[in-house]
Amino acid sequence: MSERTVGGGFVPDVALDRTSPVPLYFQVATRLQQLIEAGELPVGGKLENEIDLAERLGVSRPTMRRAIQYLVERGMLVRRRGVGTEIVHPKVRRPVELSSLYDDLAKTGQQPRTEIRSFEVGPAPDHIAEALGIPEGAEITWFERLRYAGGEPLAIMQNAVPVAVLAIDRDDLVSNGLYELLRAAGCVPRMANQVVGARTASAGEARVLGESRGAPLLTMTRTAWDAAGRGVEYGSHIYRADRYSFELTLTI
Amino acid sequence: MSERTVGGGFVPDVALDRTSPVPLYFQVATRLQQLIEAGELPVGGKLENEIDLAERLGVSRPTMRRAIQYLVERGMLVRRRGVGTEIVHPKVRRPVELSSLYDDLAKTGQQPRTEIRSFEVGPAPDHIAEALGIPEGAEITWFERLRYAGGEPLAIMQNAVPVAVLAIDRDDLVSNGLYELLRAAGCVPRMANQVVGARTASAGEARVLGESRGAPLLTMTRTAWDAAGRGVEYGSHIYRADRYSFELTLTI
DNA sequence: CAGTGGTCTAGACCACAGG
DNA sequence: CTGTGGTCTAGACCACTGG
Repeated sequence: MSERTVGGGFVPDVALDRTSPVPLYFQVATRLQQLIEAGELPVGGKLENEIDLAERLGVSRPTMRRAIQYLVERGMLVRRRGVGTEIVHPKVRRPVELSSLYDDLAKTGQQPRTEIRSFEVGPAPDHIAEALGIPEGAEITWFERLRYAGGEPLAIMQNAVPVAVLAIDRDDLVSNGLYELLRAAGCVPRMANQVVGARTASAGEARVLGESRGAPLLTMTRTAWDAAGRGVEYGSHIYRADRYSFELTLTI
Repeated sequence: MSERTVGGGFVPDVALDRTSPVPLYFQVATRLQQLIEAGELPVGGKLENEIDLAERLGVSRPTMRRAIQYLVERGMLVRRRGVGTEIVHPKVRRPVELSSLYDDLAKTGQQPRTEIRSFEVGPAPDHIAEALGIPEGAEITWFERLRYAGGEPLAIMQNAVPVAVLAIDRDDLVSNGLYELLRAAGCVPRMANQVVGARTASAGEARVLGESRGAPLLTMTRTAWDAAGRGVEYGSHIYRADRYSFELTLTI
């Protein structure tokens, strides 16, 4: 039944570079993804079976399977035993990522500006030490920032970072997001627990944020760990609800 | 260097059942997970290298790798090339899941109660059809529910479910969560996009929720798709912020 | 340098769906 | 029954880390 390659998704020959440091399975997956996004592989159609595909692309079946599996995990393909591999609507494919407000704003073209309202190094309060899983009284850097976007105040952000993880420089915080600093120090957050809630602004908060008392605020408390399970950041943030919301895409 | 099995994590012999329909890699992964959670494999210690482990457990290296990889994805192991496999603090291991308010409440022992405030079947409004990726005017079931917990109103929930996905029975909604109904119909949400924000209650909302006007509300808009990329649910919810917050654990 | 994980191959058998 | 994806094996070579 070779006519399945006519009606279904026919994968054109893919140029693979075996001298490249990029793994073969990833080259294949990337190419398939491009073909799907470009519409050359019809959404709703079926992919060729993995055996034929592997042979035609000149890779082994396990390598082909790995490439396909990669796209399954990203929600672009659905596999059913005995049936085949279906190409699925590439809806929202943005992976779940830890939101960095600074990065988000920079990406959308809004000029972020940061004002440091306090900055100190000292022993961690109990609830923060517990959240981060560090000894009570371990040294942390604690700071409060006011974040502007488009000239308007947007958020008040309080954060703690263990000194053992990264000794933060106050000036760096002005021109960089916290996550950017962590990444630059080779410390990549890999897991996080976030609690998102809402409340109304106190008089003091309202004044700082340029709102009126009783204005709605989004609150977010987050603890983040790196790949080794080390607590790297604790944050307690409040956002003007009229100017900010959290968007997240979940894949189960 | 066989003393590494002494100081590090020594994996005792694992009984594998090759006649079981449960895949070998999964049997191995499950056993390793039990050993870590029971403390028999020391957190912070290193696992044996995968070659020795595979040999001693009597499985091939690819199978052993797959078992290890499974636990890496769950955040229990960390691998570094040239270094080894580290056993990591099993912090929060709850996978990211779509929050079902009904399930959440039932789990925490708060008695959920549901009041249907409206229920109708008709053509989908444009913005909902677009969100779900269904044709404009396709039939949906649209309903608004008031959710109580502990006798107090907690949330107003508006939802839409395409009739093509599931013909919802009004009475079922009273005693079951929406996600429970979807699951029971063999329609499992696999991906979702959520936007979480905040605002203050209008007079009407406040009255329904037993709050005063201007009280802070958490808002959540969600679109969910099943494994095949079919839009299965659209929801627009508001929660009393003094009684509810979203908690989520992210793994990158 | 030796030891580790990362990738890749070429086969094999099985479980399941559908005609 | 045929075709599909799911699992498993036994090897090979490479890239990286650390002493």
